[in-house]
Amino acid sequence: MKIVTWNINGIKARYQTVHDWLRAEDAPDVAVLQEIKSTDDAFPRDIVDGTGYTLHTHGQKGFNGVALLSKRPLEDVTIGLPGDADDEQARYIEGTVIGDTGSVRVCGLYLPNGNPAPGPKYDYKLAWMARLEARARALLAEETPFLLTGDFNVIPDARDAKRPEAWTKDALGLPQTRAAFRRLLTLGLTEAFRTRTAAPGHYSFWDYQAGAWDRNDGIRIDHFLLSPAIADCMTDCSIQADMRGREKPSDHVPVWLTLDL
DNA sequence: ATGGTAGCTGTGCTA
Repeated sequence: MKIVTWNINGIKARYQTVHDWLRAEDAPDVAVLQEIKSTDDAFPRDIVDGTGYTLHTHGQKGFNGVALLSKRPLEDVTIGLPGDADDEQARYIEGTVIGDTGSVRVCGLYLPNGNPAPGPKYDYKLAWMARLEARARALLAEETPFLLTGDFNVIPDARDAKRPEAWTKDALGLPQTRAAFRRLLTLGLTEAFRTRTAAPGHYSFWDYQAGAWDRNDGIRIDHFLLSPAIADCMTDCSIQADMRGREKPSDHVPVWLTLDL
């Protein structure tokens, strides 16, 4: 089973790119998208016509928004991260995907950017991460096989940035941000890409500005965190970096996870 | 210190 996460930076701007990508020979079984920047009503649902994907969106006007697409049976889709009834930002969706030998709860997330830090936006980011940790604890407690994936807006360590020193005071790289991310790992979750690739220099985001792609001035902020049972059936995790060099790209590229499931 | 780019239904905000 192939699962992919991708921050598309706007479904309207990326319609044709995503349309064609879903019809590629190696299209994923499950696609977890962030920053659809669309309401549910305005989302062009014909993007999956004839593909076999079922599509669920959790959108809002102008910003944020996540989507979950699956060619496998998809059950019990829920939206919103528990823990704050007043949170109106569309950043979280869950669904259970049925595989050949078992199922996996796929938790798709668009974690707040948090800049400028310090400030209310950074407070919101840290509070959101605490809610995510609580959700992970609950899933572990009920022994549900699951994975957290999406745009975490977290640079885990120095290997994950071309210029690590440029991010030490940024909300994506502050010590408090990294500590909150590490708390997820110490629960017993596996960071899929880092487990398979120890070397630095692998990125999932390059800013549109200042020729970041041409200089490979990137950061790795799109991740898969796997519960123990799912980590046991991982066979691959890779970054589709070439997508950043194509016509009219998103500033993020897809990250792939392959499971024997 | 600044500004560089993209995507939103915008005249600034978010990233």
